[in-house]
Amino acid sequence: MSRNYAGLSRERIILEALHIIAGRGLGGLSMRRLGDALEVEAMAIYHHFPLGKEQLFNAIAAYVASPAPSGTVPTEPGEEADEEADEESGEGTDGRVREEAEDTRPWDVRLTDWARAYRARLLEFSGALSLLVHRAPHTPSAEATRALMHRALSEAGLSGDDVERAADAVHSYCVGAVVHQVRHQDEEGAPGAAEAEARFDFGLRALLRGLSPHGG
Amino acid sequence: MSRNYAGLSRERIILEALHIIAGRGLGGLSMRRLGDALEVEAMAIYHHFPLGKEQLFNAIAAYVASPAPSGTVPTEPGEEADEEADEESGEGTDGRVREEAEDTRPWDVRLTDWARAYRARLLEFSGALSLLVHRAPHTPSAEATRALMHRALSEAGLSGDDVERAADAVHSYCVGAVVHQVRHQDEEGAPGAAEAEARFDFGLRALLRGLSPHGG
DNA sequence: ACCTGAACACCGTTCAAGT
DNA sequence: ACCTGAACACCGTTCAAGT
Repeated sequence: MSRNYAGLSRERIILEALHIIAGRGLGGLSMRRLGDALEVEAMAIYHHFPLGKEQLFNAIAAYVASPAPSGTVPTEPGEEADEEADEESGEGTDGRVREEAEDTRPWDVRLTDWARAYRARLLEFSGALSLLVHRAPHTPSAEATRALMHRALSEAGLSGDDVERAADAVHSYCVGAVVHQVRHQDEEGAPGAAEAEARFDFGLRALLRGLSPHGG
Repeated sequence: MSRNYAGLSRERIILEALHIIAGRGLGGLSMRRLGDALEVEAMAIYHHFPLGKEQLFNAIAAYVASPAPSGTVPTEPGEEADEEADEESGEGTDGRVREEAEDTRPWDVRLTDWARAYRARLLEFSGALSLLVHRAPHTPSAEATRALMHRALSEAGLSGDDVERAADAVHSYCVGAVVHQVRHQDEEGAPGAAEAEARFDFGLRALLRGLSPHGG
């Protein structure tokens, strides 16, 4: 079959892996199967992920946890960052997230917006959800989330340690809600997508109300 | 080596599996390694879990998710229940959990108590946490939790669909908080055990306050 | 009923080699 | 730089056999 210029890239590999995971579950993802899907020998993957499957898992986790513009593959934290630039869509190479138009909506609206988007992202890649249990990828979007949370919760009237505690609570609730939904989704009396979303909003509203010092 | 009366049992297998998971992670658990630890050929395990590793995983998940008295191994839901009795400590064979002394403390205290115990259990077996993402074991203790939640939240003033929604929110928060802690526990500025517990309580208090119709 | 031992298909990964 | 192909150690599981 001669030489195969498959045009492999980290992104193509991650996307294909996610596709396999969606279809056959996390346990159904093998390097050999992934190679087949990419029309490449399994060993070719190791050129892009030299540390093997574990590194691929980290990359998948970072991708899933980053509600970044589609097509953007975050770099992992745990490895040498001595590669060439690799920037694809010029989304800020100065280390800071590009300044966007100031969001002037109330803090709870901004937080609710973020929470819904985060939930949607996790739900979209729910097959890879368990990868996130032992991995907290250190992505730019994670940093942006931190900032957003901090601003919103300060605005809500929190200060000192309470800000970070509240941010943790919101974060915890979001991933917990998705885990809870995924856990029970194949059961008899499992709620449909609409009701699941309503429950998410209900709990989120309650949490934000309880978090706010002046009673919501 | 002649005959080996290893005295294998589902419980011994589960406990040993949990031990391996604690030491080497979920990926480090193999049937062969588990067999070694039990001083038995790996294939012997299949006599107690005929459906293989997947069934073992289900059993582990059920064990972890059930804050039952130590030594009680719940039976799985997805398989034929035609085995002989197997009851070990007579904790109610009539299908109902044994009636305990009525807990007369306020609803939020009862809920907080439950949440802390649940959190502690998940934290104790955090290596197996990802097994719970796609598994919701249908154990007696899960049923008991449902009842406890329902009573407490009704007492809090909730009614109708809100009761179940609130119960979901509390449940979600608990597993989410543990996942969040486990995810970040190997990071630089990770909070210690005491601070992690304080954060958990902080978020839980806020959630319960926000859930309660009359403002906590 | 409970456990062994050999066998099979599949897996992750290494390493030397091709272009 | 990018991919192949053979090889190695390990894996889950089946199946016939032992007691």
